[in-house]
Amino acid sequence: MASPVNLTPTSAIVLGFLDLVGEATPYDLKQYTARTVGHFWTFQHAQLYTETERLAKAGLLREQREAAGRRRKHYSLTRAGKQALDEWRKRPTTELAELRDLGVLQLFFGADPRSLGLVQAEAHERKLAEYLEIRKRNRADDQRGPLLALECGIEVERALIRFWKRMADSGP
Amino acid sequence: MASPVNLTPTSAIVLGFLDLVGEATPYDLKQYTARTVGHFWTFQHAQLYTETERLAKAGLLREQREAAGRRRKHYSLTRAGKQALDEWRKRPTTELAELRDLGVLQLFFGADPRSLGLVQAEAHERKLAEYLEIRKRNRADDQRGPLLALECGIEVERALIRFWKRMADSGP
DNA sequence: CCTATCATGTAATCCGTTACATGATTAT
DNA sequence: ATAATCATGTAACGGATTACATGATAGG
Repeated sequence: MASPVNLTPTSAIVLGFLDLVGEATPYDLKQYTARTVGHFWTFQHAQLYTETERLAKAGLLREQREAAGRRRKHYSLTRAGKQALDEWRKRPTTELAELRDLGVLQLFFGADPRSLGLVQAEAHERKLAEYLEIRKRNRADDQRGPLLALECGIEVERALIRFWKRMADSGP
Repeated sequence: MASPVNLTPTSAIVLGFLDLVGEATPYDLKQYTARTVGHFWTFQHAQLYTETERLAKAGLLREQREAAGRRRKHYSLTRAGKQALDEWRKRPTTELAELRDLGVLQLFFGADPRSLGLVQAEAHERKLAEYLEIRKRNRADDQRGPLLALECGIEVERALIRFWKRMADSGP
């Protein structure tokens, strides 16, 4: 009944949110992620449909489809799902993030640092502003994890702004 | 004859290197990338085989297979390939890098900041050391782009080290 | 009421990874 | 010579993106 599955980061995101909110439709998940992890880990909404289905098939999610009306699919963690999540959470990754920055790639292959620096610095400033805004709205009863992730984002954005500004100001 | 393709970042990497070195086998490309862009943008060697084939089919690369012996495939840019690369290079991305950091994701979903911080800080320190080493070996006639990309990597690693150290030292 | 936008889902395609496989070289 | 490792390549699979499509809701 439960076919084996390997947990991709996307899987963890789905499991993680279902753990937080108890039950959700793929569309709900899309909303949650867009406002949170979506800042540093995006995907198309379609993926949330396929991913939930995949995890359900693997026995990690329970699926209940509305009998009438929109016939939405509601998902929640099974015991196996909760366990898989806990294990994933417990094993700290040594894996490093890859920068995978298109801008840096362009720079690497000879794009003009100044024009690139200009647009990148500006884009990152906007992102930083967004983060700071989110942090300001934060309330005492918020989860700790998301806040910490936000701090990371802020730190990295600041580094990138410094870098791209240097590029923008560099001599010809 | 030249079927259309869309240029993924991987494509740009292949085109970019072929532009630098003139001609290469997929295996050569693997070597080049591993020591350079590979630091912030990795892929399996198999992908360089499929990607070169794909680009050749699209008319962006010329493919010459050795007639005898190992029958290696040698690739070089066609005029169309060179042009595609130039255009890619000329249009500065406004697209932002996504962090896509597994560690941050774990943090987000409630992993223990201290244990995670420990291993992550250490891993990033190693990476930074590697970068600094590379920078030290740099010679006057090196390309500019790769150096600048390296600077970016250094800046970001430093930010991440600061962040993860804070996590490691945080109270329970 | 009609249109635009939001909500919800499926299907097809494509890129990237994993797995497999074999031909050369080097080291012992 | 033989084993081990490097070099080179293909095939299969799976996950992610793109495209498509339709049902609801809200704004005019």
